[in-house]
Amino acid sequence: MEKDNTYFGVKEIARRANVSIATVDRVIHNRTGVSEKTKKKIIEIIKELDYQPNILASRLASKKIISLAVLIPRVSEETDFWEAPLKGVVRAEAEIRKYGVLVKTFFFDLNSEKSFNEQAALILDGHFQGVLLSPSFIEESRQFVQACHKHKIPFTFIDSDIPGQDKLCYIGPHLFQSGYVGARLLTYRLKENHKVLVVNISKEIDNYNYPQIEEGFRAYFKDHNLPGEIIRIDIKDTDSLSVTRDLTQVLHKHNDIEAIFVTNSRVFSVASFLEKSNRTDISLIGYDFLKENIEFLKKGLIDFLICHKPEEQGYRGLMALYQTLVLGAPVDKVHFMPIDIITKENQAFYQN
Amino acid sequence: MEKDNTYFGVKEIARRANVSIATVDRVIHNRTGVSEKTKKKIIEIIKELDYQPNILASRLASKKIISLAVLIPRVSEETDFWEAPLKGVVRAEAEIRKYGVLVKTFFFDLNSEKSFNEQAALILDGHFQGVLLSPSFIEESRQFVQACHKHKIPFTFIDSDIPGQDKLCYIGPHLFQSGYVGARLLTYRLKENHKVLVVNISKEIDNYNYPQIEEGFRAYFKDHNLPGEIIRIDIKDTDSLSVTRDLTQVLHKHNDIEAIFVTNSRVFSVASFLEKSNRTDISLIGYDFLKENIEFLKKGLIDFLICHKPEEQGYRGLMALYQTLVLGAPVDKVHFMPIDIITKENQAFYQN
DNA sequence: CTGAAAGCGCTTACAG
DNA sequence: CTGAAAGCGCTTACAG
Repeated sequence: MEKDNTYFGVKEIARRANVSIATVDRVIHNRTGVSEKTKKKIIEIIKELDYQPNILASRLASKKIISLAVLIPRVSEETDFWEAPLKGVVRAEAEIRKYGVLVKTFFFDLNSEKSFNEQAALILDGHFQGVLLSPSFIEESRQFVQACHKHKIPFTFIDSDIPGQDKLCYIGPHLFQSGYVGARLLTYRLKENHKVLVVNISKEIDNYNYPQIEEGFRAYFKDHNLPGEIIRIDIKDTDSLSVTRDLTQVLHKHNDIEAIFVTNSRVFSVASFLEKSNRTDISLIGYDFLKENIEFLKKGLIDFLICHKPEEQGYRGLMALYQTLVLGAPVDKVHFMPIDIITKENQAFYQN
Repeated sequence: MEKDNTYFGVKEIARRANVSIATVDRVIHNRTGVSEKTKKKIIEIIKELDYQPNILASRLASKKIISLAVLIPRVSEETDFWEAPLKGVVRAEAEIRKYGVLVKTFFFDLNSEKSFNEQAALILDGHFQGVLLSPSFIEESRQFVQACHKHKIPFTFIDSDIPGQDKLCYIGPHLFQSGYVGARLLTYRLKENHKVLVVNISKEIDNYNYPQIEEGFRAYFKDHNLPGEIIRIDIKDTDSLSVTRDLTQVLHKHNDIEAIFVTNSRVFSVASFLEKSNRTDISLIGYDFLKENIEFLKKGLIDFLICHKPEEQGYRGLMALYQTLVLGAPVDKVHFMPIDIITKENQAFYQN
């Protein structure tokens, strides 16, 4: 069983056009230095033969490296959520490095739009061929990817999506459905009055994630005609004192709240508050497989964690760029991550 | 920006071992004809250098073709569902042929376990390096893939899954959820008594798909505490006369049935029956984007079609084998297809 | 048991 | 504007 020889490559094109393969190569890559006449002839033959370049050979022969940029939040003291995607990025890089792909990671501060813009500008200056980013700041991200689009640099989103941009793909959760699942889980322990609290702890005001999660969350209650009330608060300062203050206030006002749903990974600060104020009667659900969260999960202060495989998001995001840029293979526009449910009982076996 | 030279290949291994690269190659591929001594030395160096073969180069240099087998049902007069996966297979083949991948498709008869076994035996004899199959017959498929497993031939399932086999991946619908969606859609037109009929038209008795879909279907009614009753019938003969006979009977016995859910693509034969017997008051839901089904969808006899991108299943199934065999890239164990909802209004834009 | 050499389909200086 | 030649990291006869 041998490869058949019905395949036509540059050699055959060169033969038919009566030129050298170097000239064929020039035409294929739209480089200058070919007379109009020969160029036209070669293009014709390429069409006639329906020539498909062998990307494997091209990559092997090329000395050019393909450089990719990654733009994600820096791991902060507040949350080490972004450790996981970074790990995935590093793993992907190790795999594709030998095919001439170089990855440079840029970090921005989740509390600073400015830092995002600065890093984005660096990427634009760096002449990268592909970008992986977390579009944490909507307006800033939009501007950045529009610049990418203008320079024909493919980009992929992870963790959250901004609809309507011409992205290569989005790899992350179906946020609405995730909120929906959250609501489902919350109802397990709901008793008579069905009064629940939705908490968003975040400095970022314009974040797509939160509204979509809350929407899904509310939709579940609505879909299932659950009685009761959904209170919600925004906690703009993420430090433990602010959280304590705001939660104390709302729980005082609504002393019949049965459950709390935290829309992001900062659920541990709520758990800490409940622990200190001895409110273990309140059930608690939140996001992400963080060390702090797992601790409270084990203690029984957090009932469920929902997780969207952040490491895999980083890994797949980069591999998607590799696939399209190096292998020329098609890539799904959207790749929704599973909505994993983690409990005290199964957390030990979870794969991020 | 050039590729760095920190990468060690066969050349460096050969240099360090004081042998030729041919000998290194022999060791890498576990071929005979190398003295134990040099073999040991080379293996040591490979480990030390953490040598990772360049699969691109390997594929390019190799004259061996990788041959893949596809085992799917033949397109029959009864249903042309399998046209779509086949189309996907053909498309994938065209893409990967130039990398030395050859695809051979084997067809079996959906009414004959024997034909499945015969084709499976041919594949086993054919020394293929990978297999894509629709495990339509559970026991037969199980035996076949166990033989594949024994010969270390990776295999992937499409359309339906058999849990617990050591498959490379499953690409197809989440059947339970699909039935769940079906039930949801069915309730749109449910009136007072909520009596519904579930119809399974199939000669295959042992099919994983049907029970899982029905389970999801029932789960929706249960989850939502819907009143009413779910009648179900199995129609073992797929010809139009048998369908007419069995449906007439059940609709006579239960004259207050409001809706019918058909668990596979044979919904057109139910639609045809309803049309002939003037029962347009009954709402109807079924599966798959077939020509016949679309006709009845347009006419309003079918309310919804659910579809799981069959062409993409064929395409992705083959590409998964390519990825693992040629590129050595990791593959998802499970890739659930979207549960697409097709109506009269949007069917024109549907992408299989 | 081992090695020299040709070649896979491209790309890339370099020379003219 | 064009071509000859070397090379990417492997594999494969072939010769010894």
